[in-house]
Amino acid sequence: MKGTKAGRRGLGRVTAEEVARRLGVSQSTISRAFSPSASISDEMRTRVANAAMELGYQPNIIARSLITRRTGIVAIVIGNLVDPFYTTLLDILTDRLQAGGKQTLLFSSSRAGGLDAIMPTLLQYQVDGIVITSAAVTSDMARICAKRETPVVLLNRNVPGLDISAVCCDNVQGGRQMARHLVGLGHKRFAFVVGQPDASTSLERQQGFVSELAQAGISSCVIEQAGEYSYEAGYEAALRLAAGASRPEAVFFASDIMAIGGMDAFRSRGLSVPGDISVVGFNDVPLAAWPTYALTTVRHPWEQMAARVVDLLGVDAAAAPVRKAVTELIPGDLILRGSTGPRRDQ
Amino acid sequence: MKGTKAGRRGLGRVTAEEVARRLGVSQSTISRAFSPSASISDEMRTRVANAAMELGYQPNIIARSLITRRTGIVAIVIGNLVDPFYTTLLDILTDRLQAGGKQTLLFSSSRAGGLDAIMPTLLQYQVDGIVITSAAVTSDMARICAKRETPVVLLNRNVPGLDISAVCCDNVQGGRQMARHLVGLGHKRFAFVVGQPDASTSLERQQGFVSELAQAGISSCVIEQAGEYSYEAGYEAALRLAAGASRPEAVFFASDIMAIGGMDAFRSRGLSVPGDISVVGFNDVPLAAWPTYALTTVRHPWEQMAARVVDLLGVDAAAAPVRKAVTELIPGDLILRGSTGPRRDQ
DNA sequence: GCTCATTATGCATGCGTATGCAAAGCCGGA
DNA sequence: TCCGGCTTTGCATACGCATGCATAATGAGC
Repeated sequence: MKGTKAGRRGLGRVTAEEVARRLGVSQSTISRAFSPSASISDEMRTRVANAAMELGYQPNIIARSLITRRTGIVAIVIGNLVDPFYTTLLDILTDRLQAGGKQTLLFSSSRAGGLDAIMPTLLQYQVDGIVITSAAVTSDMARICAKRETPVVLLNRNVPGLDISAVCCDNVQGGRQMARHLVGLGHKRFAFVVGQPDASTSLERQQGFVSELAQAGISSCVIEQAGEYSYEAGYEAALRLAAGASRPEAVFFASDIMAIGGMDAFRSRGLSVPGDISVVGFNDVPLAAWPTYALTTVRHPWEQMAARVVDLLGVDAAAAPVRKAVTELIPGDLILRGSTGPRRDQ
Repeated sequence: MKGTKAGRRGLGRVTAEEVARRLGVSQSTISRAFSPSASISDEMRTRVANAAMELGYQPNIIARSLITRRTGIVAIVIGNLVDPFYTTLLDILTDRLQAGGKQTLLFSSSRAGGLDAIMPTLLQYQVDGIVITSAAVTSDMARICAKRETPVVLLNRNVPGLDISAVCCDNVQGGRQMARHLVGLGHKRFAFVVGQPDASTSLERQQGFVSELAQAGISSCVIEQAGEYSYEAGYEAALRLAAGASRPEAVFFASDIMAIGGMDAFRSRGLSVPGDISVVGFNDVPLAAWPTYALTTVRHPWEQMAARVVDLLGVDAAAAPVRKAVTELIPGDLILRGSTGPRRDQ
């Protein structure tokens, strides 16, 4: 009689069935005791709660989700866990989801072959929603997700062609703000350092920056390719700029981490920031506020963006998930610190 | 006839049943086609694969795990996502798990009431294993997990009283190495900056450091409390040390991020590092290698530690999960950079 | 051509829970 | 006292898949 129906077979998992037997009631009652909206008397609810406590019973969410079709899991696909921009985003987003009773299934897309390799496994887990902070989304993916009615939200990415919601900082406006600030300081020679050349974020910031410069009568701006959003790439790009024939007076790096690498590079060449050269970035990661860097930057409205993402996912069970794709553009704030200064007369 | 058995009811999920009907075979066959070890002909396997592709079928892991009792999910409880130490750990661990076909369910313990609040939800998800990088583990938790046979591994924490496996850098040895290095440089006046006062990591590093100093004939070492592992806390602690009556010549911060805050603080007071004061940390986070800091530190054997954690979890389905609690102590490497230098004659 | 071993497939059931429906109990109003 | 409504509970079933067992099909050996 090894493990007939009763005998606590496989592992030490306690089931609703066992609690029910202990109390002489049906399994349904146990289930209802754990469902806030179910019809059950208060007395029974507490009796079940006590018995569950004694036996160490906890509802099995996996089994539950088979019926309810909701796992309570949201997948977050993140570019990399080295850039503080992404980790800050992850931190805030996870916190918000956790507060809403959702859990975070984490996928790193930098390793392991990008989104194409990840997407299938991710869907196998029947996640309630997907947040993508990076990597290339194809129309195929969009279609598959739409068919399954799994909400997808792009965070900090904007792919206009696709029918996918996106939450994004207003990069163009941020670029403009930067241009106005630097022009106001009297600078004449500018450079923009591109992150990933195909990233919409980098392109938009550049576009805003360059067009606002033009509006101020400055028609030329050196465009330097860094290749990726990293400290090292920013460092190298800055070295090239410093060694160039006509060194710029103000450099706008497409992201904070690159800007910080750039500052270190300029300083390593004996240049003073902001004395000899003004440096600005984008994101306002925690690092940017450190006194060594005191980086002037555009602050990502982190909390607001995370809140919108959660909204668009339809995380609050009641609300119907948003059907139509929506693109939210949230303006960032210009944060003035010590890395920018007035043009030095030469 | 709204959604009788056949009619693609609820959502666009394709089930094995539908694939089976399409091919005129049984649902079992579909199931077997997706199980590498099952008995099924090669021809059928490819036929099923093709049909699945056409219909967009993917096995539902949630349903599968109800039977197999394995979700393929590992929970990672992490202290905070701001300290680069934790994010680096998370990065490497997630990568390793992903490579082994496991997914990462992320929990941040700094918010939302610590481990006690997290543990129940975490177990409800029937995770295959738990990695805890922080927070206080109680014996209650250990007992519950043991009963469910859910493997738990502490990473970078050591709680000797409990029957839980742990993977940890050899902090005592690391502290000793640091002491030898700094004594070798001729320094006489030392300080140690404590992170979280109750963290075993901080205590052990301190112990190794102080005892080795003693062995070298140096019986006194200023112990400064920072309160937490953060840039700001390190910064403040350094300011206090700089303002003290007898300023130390060499300061060992319990973690890199604190050491970096400390360097910035010393420099803000006009002190040169390492000219006036040598600074060392622990962990070797990416930041530590930046030229601005060039921090001498003890390198955490990240990859090796992650590998051991995965081993101890018994992630490779075949191997029986390790029963007896094991504590792995992995030695770290002393990384010499520019933040330490010989004692300046005074 | 027959038997036996081997492989491939179908059938039935169960994993742990949620939920529609029916039945039972309870209370107040007449 | 009786009846209609409301609340609370049990029963049965379904969620999507894996798997033991039985059965059909195939091939080898004589």
